[in-house]
Amino acid sequence: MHKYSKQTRLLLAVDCIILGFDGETLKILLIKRDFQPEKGNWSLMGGFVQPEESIDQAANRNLKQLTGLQGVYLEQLHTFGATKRDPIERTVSVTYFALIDINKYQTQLSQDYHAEWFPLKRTPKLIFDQQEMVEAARKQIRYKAAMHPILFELLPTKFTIPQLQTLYESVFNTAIDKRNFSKRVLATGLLIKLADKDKAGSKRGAFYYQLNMQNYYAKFQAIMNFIPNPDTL
Amino acid sequence: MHKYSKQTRLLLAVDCIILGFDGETLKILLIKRDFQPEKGNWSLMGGFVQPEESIDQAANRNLKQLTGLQGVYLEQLHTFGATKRDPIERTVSVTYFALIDINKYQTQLSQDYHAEWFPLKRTPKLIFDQQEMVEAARKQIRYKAAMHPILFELLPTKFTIPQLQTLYESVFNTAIDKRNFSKRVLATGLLIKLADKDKAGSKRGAFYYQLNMQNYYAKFQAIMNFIPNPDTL
DNA sequence: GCAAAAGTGTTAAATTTACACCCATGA
DNA sequence: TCATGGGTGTAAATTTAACACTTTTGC
Repeated sequence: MHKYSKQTRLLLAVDCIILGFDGETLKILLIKRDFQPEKGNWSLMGGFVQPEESIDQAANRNLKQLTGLQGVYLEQLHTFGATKRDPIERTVSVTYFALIDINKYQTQLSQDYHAEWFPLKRTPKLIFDQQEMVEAARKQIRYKAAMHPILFELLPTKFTIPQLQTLYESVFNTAIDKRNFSKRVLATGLLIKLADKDKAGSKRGAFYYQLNMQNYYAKFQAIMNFIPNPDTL
Repeated sequence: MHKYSKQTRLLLAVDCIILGFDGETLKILLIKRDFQPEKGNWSLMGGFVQPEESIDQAANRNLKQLTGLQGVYLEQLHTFGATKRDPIERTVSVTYFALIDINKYQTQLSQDYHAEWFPLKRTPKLIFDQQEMVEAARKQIRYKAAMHPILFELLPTKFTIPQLQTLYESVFNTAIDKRNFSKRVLATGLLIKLADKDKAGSKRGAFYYQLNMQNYYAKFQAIMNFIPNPDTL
């Protein structure tokens, strides 16, 4: 017995929803599609799964191709399998969402793809059912970040508490009291205070912190309340 | 342009992790696989995705084939895509997990598959990477049930609070104070008290409740604390 | 010296936990 | 009558929410 001979085989693709944070706004990295159909339109980075790679590998490969980054936060999101989602030929797409430090993103690598960052809230029209994919990612990042410390993946190694707060406020589209926020965050034991300050944001400067990686990995799966009233998920 | 001509096509399957509750234990429905490879071994219900059906439809079809049930809680879980997970031929599998009222499950339908319920905690050895799939489902049901009222899907239309509590205790493998539990559950506004009692569990009998469907759908996405200390997820 | 952002502490309110007794009934 | 599971309330502890002033420093 060598094959499941009577079964139909399908195209399988991965699509990556790549999110970054520029200090103000949560952004998504899109490319200009360079082949038909929908050539020239904005699209997620993605491509077909190759015969000798797993789907996780395919997602990582695509992410690296576009951003030059490896080892970043990448999580399988959902698989889209409507029969007509690709008008050319039936293609099932496994979506992944990636959180990257936007500063590490290397422009030159992406020149080939004409990639651009867009505010997640003002994403241009996307091809096929990709709008739906982005919507799923938006929900998932909120859902997960309300309970797990994933948003640190969007920041550089050194970051300040005001930066972190802006990030949370941007993801949840809400204002958070800074006194309560810093208490809450510091109480997790996830942060290590550094000696130097970031003077970019203010004259006085804000202390840098970095993640306590030990605690970070240990507590990653634990449920933490980072958001006051996480009802609007 | 008619096809993505240079790409390789793959087999795509769905596998269903079907969970039920018999009043004591959380159980999983497995079948005896009736074709090679691994013929005669325990397996999840599943099958190949057909060309004219979506993957959601494929999952629903499989679920109906085995249980006779339609319209039950069915949620896409994860897609497994390692290259060698099926030794015969590369097959990517999209897993779904289903929660059903075990009483509605129709035995005669499943005779063809030699289906059997097993305690989720004592699942027999499964084929391929299905052990991993079941593990993912176990995690997901806890994760989701800690915050969303999905466990009602496992109960009949009429159920008692002690039954509900046993279910939660069984899923989370923990003892819950019955006073606090009933307060918590009743506070959600999800339950309607009925006039009659279930006399099966005790001499005194316990009042039946049913879901307030209006509130159930409205609050389904909201985050609720059903479990005292949801740390062990 | 002043504008602009950083940093910090207390009090009230709400939520969560712990805990024990009476009730109804079939055997 | 008694054994079994059903049903309920209160007080303490914890957690969360609300809120305002001082510090630093570049201009």
